[in-house]
Amino acid sequence: MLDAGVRAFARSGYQNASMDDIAELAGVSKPLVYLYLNSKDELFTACIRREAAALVTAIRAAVERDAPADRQLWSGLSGFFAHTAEHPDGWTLLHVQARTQGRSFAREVVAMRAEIVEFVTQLIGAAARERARGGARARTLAGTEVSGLALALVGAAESLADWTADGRAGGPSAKEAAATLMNFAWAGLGNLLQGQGWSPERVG
Amino acid sequence: MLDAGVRAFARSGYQNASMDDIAELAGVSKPLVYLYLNSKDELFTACIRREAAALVTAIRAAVERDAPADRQLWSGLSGFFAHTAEHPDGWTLLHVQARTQGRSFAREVVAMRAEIVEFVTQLIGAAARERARGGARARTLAGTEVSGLALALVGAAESLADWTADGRAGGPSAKEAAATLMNFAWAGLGNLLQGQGWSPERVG
Amino acid sequence: MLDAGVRAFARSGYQNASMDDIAELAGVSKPLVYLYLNSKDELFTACIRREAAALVTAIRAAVERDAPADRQLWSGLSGFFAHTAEHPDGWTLLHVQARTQGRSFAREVVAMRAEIVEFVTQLIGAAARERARGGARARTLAGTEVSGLALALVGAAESLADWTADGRAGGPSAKEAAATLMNFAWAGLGNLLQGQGWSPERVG
Amino acid sequence: MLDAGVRAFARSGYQNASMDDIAELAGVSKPLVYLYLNSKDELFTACIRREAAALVTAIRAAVERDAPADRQLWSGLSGFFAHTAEHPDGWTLLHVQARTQGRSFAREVVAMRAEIVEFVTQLIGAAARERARGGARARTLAGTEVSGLALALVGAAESLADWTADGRAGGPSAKEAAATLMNFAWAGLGNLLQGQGWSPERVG
DNA sequence: AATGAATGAGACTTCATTCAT
DNA sequence: CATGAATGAAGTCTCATTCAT
Repeated sequence: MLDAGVRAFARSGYQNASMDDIAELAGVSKPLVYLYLNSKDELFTACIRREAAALVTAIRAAVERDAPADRQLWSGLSGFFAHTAEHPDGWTLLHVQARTQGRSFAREVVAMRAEIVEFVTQLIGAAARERARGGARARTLAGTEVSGLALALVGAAESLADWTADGRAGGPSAKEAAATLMNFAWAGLGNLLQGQGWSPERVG
Repeated sequence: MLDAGVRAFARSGYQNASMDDIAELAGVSKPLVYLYLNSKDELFTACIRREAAALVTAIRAAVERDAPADRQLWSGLSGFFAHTAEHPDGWTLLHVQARTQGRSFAREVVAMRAEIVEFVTQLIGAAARERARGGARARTLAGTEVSGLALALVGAAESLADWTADGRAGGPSAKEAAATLMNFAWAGLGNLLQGQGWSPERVG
Repeated sequence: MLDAGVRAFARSGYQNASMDDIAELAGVSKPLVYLYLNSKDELFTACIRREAAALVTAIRAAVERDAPADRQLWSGLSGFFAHTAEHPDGWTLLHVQARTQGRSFAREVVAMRAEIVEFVTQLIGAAARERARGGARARTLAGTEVSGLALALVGAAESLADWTADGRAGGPSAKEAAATLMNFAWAGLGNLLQGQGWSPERVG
Repeated sequence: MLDAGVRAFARSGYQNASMDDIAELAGVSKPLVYLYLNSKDELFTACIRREAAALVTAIRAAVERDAPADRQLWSGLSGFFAHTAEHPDGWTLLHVQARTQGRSFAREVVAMRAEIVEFVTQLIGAAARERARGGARARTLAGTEVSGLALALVGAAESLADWTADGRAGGPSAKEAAATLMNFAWAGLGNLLQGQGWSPERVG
């Protein structure tokens, strides 16, 4: 029954999806929806929570826990893209719909996103340590810098996820998207750790 | 009068912002709003168009046209972050609110975004040519690959923009954000063009 | 099971008392309620009837049948006040709730009330006869006059019953209330029968 | 527009009168009702307040201020019966419908009733003083006793008002009803003040 | 030109009521 | 027999939208 909610909310938005529509889509009557989930608010919240949990679970399951940091990141990204591609409505619900409807809903998603950002942040830290252990000199990154990088990475992933989940055929596979993103991000991180970051003065 | 619309829509969302609110916020009467902008739909569209145009204009003005590709990208990003930080409501309208309402609204934003992605894509192409001209061997990137990179970059920028525009004091300045993103992205692009991209097999 | 109905209806009113509440209060399941009493209407009616019958029975039992008219009236009133004080929910049901819900319910109560008014009317008649038999000259009262007196007496009793049944400690006992009412009413009746009634012209 | 509310509420009760009905009865559309009176609750409250104020005003205007106490009471009662007879719906609203809905409604009516009871109480006190001034020995009545008498008198009046306001032709005129009630009540009060009240022991 | 006043359509929510077990 | 599960119908309230002034 939440399936119907997710689908309806993802496609029409919170307001435009009427409880009638959802009930009909679920093949039950409206009062039944109210019996199980007490209001539109709670229904929406339940949908968000379920999809957020499913996404986080999928990512967790995909991460190769004891691998090097980059491999962990890559596997996590692959899991992320695979999940969003398989559940485009869930992804739309989280990424697009939940953010527009007042703080109380957005909070749920923000919490989930923070969890992911935190995970990425720790991977970046782990990468720095690995590099140091390998004998390379590694600059210590400031907290803001790391947060920024993690946020940028997550944002890039979300952007690509919109693409892969778009349903239109042209998009890349989950592994391709993950590889593109690693290409995009990992080298820059390495350079940064070596103190060779890009700067406006040293252009070219 | 559009100002009121932008503000109300950005803060409350399309549905929750009532025409009464907007008229009051604008200091005029409701029928006047209807006289100039014929419906809530058109008002919203007009708001989106204005903000989209303003953002694109700001970016265009910021780009240092005849500089090397990376410098162009950096200046454009700086302009982008500066604008979104100065117009957080406009940014919220475009990035958060406009995407949820049925396609007719989303189209406007999608078009603007496509324009920006296209610009970034061409910069990446220009970078490849510069590198080739400089004598370095440069692998030719596939179209999908370039699109993916551009999309990732734009997504990352959007994610950082949410951060800088958040209003909370802690965020970085526009130039810092732009630099972070260049650090993040440009080295990876360079490696990629040299054929040294990251791949799952060659980890570490 | 009617107990639950009486309680719920008296406290929440007909509409606000839901069948769920009543079933739960009675400790049975809702369909069982429908098995015995076919609808909310019939349940309400049954409650009213039971309480009305109980009240009338209590009054009947209290009346000292062969005593003089005033003593009969007094004992009846005492029984009335005692019963309403002991069954405040029943009294509320009859006096407050049943009258607000459409004619069909009110009729039940009206019928009961008419019965009581009729009883009082006859007592007044009996008092007149007693007085005549005692040798006093007794004016014959018109029908309307008697009806009015009986109605006034019953109304006064109801008003006092609300007071004694109020649950708040300060109220008088049943016997006190009955005595107050007799004081209030009986002397006036006596004067009236002697043709010495109050009239606007003969003030003071 | 309140007229429609009063009528609908008086005839159908608070719950059974739908806002649609009221709007139609008032000859306007439903949203207009909500524009002026914000909710069904407030509409009901407004109706009650208006009718209560009208009733109190009518009684105040009818009382002959400087007359002896009995004359004052009689004129007030006449005004009361005249008003309720002329505004039967208002009377029903106050007396029947307003008492059932959760305390917030009832409070309004209780307050009005308390005001009237207080007025009657003072008249009884005034009568005692007049009698004393006239040289007659007058027993002092206890507070509870006076309250009970006043309450009984008001209850009797209400009961008669239901009769005169009933619409059915047979009822008495306002002045007749007032006279009946004075007959009923005043002599009893006089006896009581002389210490000759009725008591169960001194029957006959 | 500008507005106060008004409405049609539709959304969420609640119950009395009934089957299938 | 007794019930858990389900629904049809109805009610309150809101808001984009339009006349008459």
